[in-house]
Amino acid sequence: MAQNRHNGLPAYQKIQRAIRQRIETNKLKSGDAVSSERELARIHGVSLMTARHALAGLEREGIVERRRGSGTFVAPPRIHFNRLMSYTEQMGSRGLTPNSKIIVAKIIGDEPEVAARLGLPATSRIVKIERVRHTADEPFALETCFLPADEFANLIDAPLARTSLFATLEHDCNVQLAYADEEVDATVAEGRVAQLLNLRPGAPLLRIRQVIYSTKTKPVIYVIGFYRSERHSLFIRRMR
Amino acid sequence: MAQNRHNGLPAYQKIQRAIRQRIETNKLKSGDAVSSERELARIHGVSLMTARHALAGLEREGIVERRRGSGTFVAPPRIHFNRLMSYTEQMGSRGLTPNSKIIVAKIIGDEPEVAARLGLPATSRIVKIERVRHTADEPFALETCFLPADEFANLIDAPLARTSLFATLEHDCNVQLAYADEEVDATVAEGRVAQLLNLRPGAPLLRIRQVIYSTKTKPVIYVIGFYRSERHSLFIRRMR
DNA sequence: AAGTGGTCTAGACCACGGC
DNA sequence: CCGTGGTCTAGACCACTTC
Repeated sequence: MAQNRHNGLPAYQKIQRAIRQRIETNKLKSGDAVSSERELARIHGVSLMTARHALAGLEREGIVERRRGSGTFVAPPRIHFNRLMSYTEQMGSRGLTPNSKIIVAKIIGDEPEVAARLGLPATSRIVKIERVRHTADEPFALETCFLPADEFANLIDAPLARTSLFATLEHDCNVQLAYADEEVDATVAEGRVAQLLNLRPGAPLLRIRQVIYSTKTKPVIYVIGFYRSERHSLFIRRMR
Repeated sequence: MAQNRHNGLPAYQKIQRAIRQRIETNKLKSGDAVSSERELARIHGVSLMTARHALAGLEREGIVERRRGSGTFVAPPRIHFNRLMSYTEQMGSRGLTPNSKIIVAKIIGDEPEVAARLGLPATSRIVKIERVRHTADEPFALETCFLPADEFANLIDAPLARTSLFATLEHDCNVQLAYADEEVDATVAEGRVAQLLNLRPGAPLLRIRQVIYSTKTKPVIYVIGFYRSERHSLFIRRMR
């Protein structure tokens, strides 16, 4: 019997979706027992191996925990470490309202080093968006994003003071962001950067340069950020 | 038929071990095709599902890649991002010889903030080891480690100028390190730190404070490190 | 067309946990 | 003891890739 003659989704995925849904709608809470393999097999009219496959997949995702001899249980909510998040998302997850001021939004064509980071020819046209990030009227970061103008020229008119660049890319430009490689070092505030961040020259700044890749392993954004050290620190979890 | 009556290891793990071995001994290189499910089933005298299970496990570990309709192939060598590594290990992985000078190695008892980070009572006795890290005679980092003296008092006599603290802990003290939470920010060199790192006051420094946990989710080491910014930057990969 | 991985069945025995 | 997950069988059909 074909698994997807009925509606186009494998049986094990239908089972997973059903369980995920029960968790998302709080019918199942962290620590609760999920139906056993045998129950699921009976309920969904599949064989034991198929029910197993469904649970194994959910376990790999960290959604459930399986304990031999005991059962399958909803895993405690995951703590997200080292997740690629936009400023908007980070602030949102702390219950703060993000705030940005656009300093520059234009197309440039003479930044060979930036072009190289994006994997483009040296004189490529590039969208440059420079924003000062605020919380409660105090500036705390200066972020400059660069994107290939060929694909994203329309971004210079996007309402980025209010909406997230990530959200705009993922929803309006049909780009799925996958991961970012960051290079972090320390520097001191000088000149224009000091002025925009309202800092005295010589104040320590965290500098983060990141290349953000799409799911197609293609560089999409290059960001240089300067973060006021007394207002911002970076958290990382490293695994052995 | 019992899977482990023969020798105590499930069949799928034996298959995995066999494949891993062929990769480690370079009989199979990156990109090479691994025996197909059907071949493995025949060779090892198991059913198709069991061979499948073996390959699925190796795929989850990132050791092989499976391509429908095409076959199973040895995955490209993994790049380790965000791995908890000691200075010695980091230098070694770049083909450099590590070099340290011990500045302080003693037991202290009046560092309530450090004690708190280690999850200890405020006046606990704590091992303090301060080291300057060199490469080619140029100092580039000052690292201060703190460990509970109850368990690790013997470390003050360990030959840490030459051997790795991680290695000593894992081999001699029977402690398995699991992960670390790091807090990164920027600061400037001052006073004693500037002097030890041979920097002018006001030079930017990367400061990394990390709590390293054992596999028992117990804090084992608290480290404060100052890194010369022009000699060191931090790489992180963030996933979406 | 031949071969590969992906899904699935309808059973089986084992090892473990809790009662 | 009974229910749980862990391993396993000997097949099957499908979707896909390669030739």
